[in-house]
Amino acid sequence: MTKKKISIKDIAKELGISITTISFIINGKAKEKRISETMIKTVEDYVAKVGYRPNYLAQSLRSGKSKVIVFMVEDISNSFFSNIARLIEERAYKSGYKIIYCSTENDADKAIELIQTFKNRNVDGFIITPTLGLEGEIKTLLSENFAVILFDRWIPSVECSHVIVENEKSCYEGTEYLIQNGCKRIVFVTLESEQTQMQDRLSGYKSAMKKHGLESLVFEEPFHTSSPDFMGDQIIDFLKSHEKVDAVFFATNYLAFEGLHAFRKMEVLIPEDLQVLSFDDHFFFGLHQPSISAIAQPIEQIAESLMNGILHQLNGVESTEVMKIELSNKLVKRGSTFRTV
Amino acid sequence: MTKKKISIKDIAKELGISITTISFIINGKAKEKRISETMIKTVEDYVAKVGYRPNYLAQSLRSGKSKVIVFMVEDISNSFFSNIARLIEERAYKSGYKIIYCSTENDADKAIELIQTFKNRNVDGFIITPTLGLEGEIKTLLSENFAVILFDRWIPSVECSHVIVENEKSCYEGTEYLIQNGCKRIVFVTLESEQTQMQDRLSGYKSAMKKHGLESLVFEEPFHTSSPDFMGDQIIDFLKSHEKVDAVFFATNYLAFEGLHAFRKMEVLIPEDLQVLSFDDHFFFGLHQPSISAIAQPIEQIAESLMNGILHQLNGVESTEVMKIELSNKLVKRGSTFRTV
DNA sequence: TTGAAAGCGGTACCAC
DNA sequence: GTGGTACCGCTTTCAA
Repeated sequence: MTKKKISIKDIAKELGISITTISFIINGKAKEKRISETMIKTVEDYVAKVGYRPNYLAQSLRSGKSKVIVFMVEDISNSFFSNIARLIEERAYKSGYKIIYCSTENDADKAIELIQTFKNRNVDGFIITPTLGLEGEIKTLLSENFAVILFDRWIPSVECSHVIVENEKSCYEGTEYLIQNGCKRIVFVTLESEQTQMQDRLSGYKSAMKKHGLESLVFEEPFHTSSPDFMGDQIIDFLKSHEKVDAVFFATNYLAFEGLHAFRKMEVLIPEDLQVLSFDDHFFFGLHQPSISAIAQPIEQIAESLMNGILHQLNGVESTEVMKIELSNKLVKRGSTFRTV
Repeated sequence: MTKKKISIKDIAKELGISITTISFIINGKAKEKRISETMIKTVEDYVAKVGYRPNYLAQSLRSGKSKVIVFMVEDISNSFFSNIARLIEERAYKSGYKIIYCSTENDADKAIELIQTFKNRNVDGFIITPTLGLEGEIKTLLSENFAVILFDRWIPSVECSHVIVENEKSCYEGTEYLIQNGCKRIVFVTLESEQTQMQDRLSGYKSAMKKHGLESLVFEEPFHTSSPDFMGDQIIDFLKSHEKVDAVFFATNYLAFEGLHAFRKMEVLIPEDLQVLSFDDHFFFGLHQPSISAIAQPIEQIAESLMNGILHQLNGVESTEVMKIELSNKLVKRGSTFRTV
């Protein structure tokens, strides 16, 4: 709009008043400070006319607040995270907060580095999917009174607010659903990961299998797969080397994509030869031929809980209570699973 | 780590030296300023010991630079954008820059608001997929010497660096490919949008059709579709109300997803009854049954060109030259298109 | 009701 | 080789 940056000083000089007065008016403290109506109007008009905007840096340097929340996830290009990101951004916006995204790539060093960086930028709060080894950093954050809320997974040893889903319960139910469909030999495909959400999913599967007196068949993909095909090949080997498998239950949707790719190569007939179920629904599952059954996480609710939680911490005065939220998932039944008995 | 924030002053006091010296050492100007080795070592050790990190806000308030680049796209949850985001983040990181993402949702007001906000945070550069109506804002940015680079689309009336792809050429070739496959009645499904990339794609299609003496059949989806099904139904109507259509060419992948969904409902046989081609490849196209042919944009090259361009502007002294880059796409032939003649 | 001035935590110019 | 100190632009006492 205008040419050069205009500061509060310029306005003061131009209007012949002090910067203090302007600051009060801009920050809505005019009434409180009993500034005259005339003065208020003069300043407001001028501010609007020149399109003045206070410099955020200076503001937050002085106030220690920045109205910025960091949204730190494992991988922002993962649709689960980017969808939540969008919802959060929207709500944050309404409350006058900005969101800064970043991806940790599950690398604790990178995560720590990012947290340090953002602390130095005076961000007010953090929404984090913690990587392993972030425990100390989170504790520090908490002790420094930053607003922090974890999601997707959490850290048992740290008393920190979090929003997660019923991983264990849903996987238990999902497994039981496959069993009810007549499957006996069910393979659970997961990542070799100690993250709580992965462990809980695995454990839900195992409990269900055990309860029904079935043998657990777990395929763990090493965390860093160089190529997507790699896992595809491995799972083919796994299936071939095991007695006929009735169903495969994937612990995340991207594992399912790799698996489906592999099944394509093997020319397996779904669901006739193999039933397929995946954790974490994805719109492609509805488009896939056949459509793939999945356990859908309540994206909107997660986003809402996160924002409520963090805003609560941000506004709340010394509300030390830790907020632990666990949301329910929904089993979406589609073509890849069906009752044979 | 430590308890309270430690500032350069604390270090000065503790070590009994001036903050100036410390500042020099921290900023690698020790040699230049001929600070003694002993002093350097003392300071560096102490800094490492207490884990001191300069406050970025203060730094950038003073220097006017922030080492931050804004990556402003239409929708960060769109995989095309989020994939580029990741690549860019990686490269930026190596050059000591941080990336801040945000989505405009194609809303010029929101975009302007965001740009204003970031200007006030002293960001150094902007990577933008411009919405319509952003012309003035971009011009201002340029005149204020911010580093700016547009991508995906551009603004003809503004002399601004940009990285785009050969939309017209690729769509011309894609259309011709369908024609060579024996298709005559080819529908081009696009958005009702004046954005350059959409216009160019449409125009490529039209030229090809015209050259081969075929009639252009264009279906334009109104920009804001309330539900994904909406367009699906509309395209079914469109196809039904037209003489037998041989092929559908989608201008973006999400349009293709909607379309494929509709074709599913119609029980159309692909490619026998209908050949399908889409602009902007997506990993799901390879998984779909049948796999979907697509025009793949060179993601890595785009990301690389963007970073090169912006870093060039950031480092370059008065390099007023505008950088216009147009990259080539690749036609990926899959099961949804095949030669019938 | 308004204004002066002291910071916030650095950087950079200029002395010593 | 080091140190003093005037800013950067704003918020926030405290005085007037």
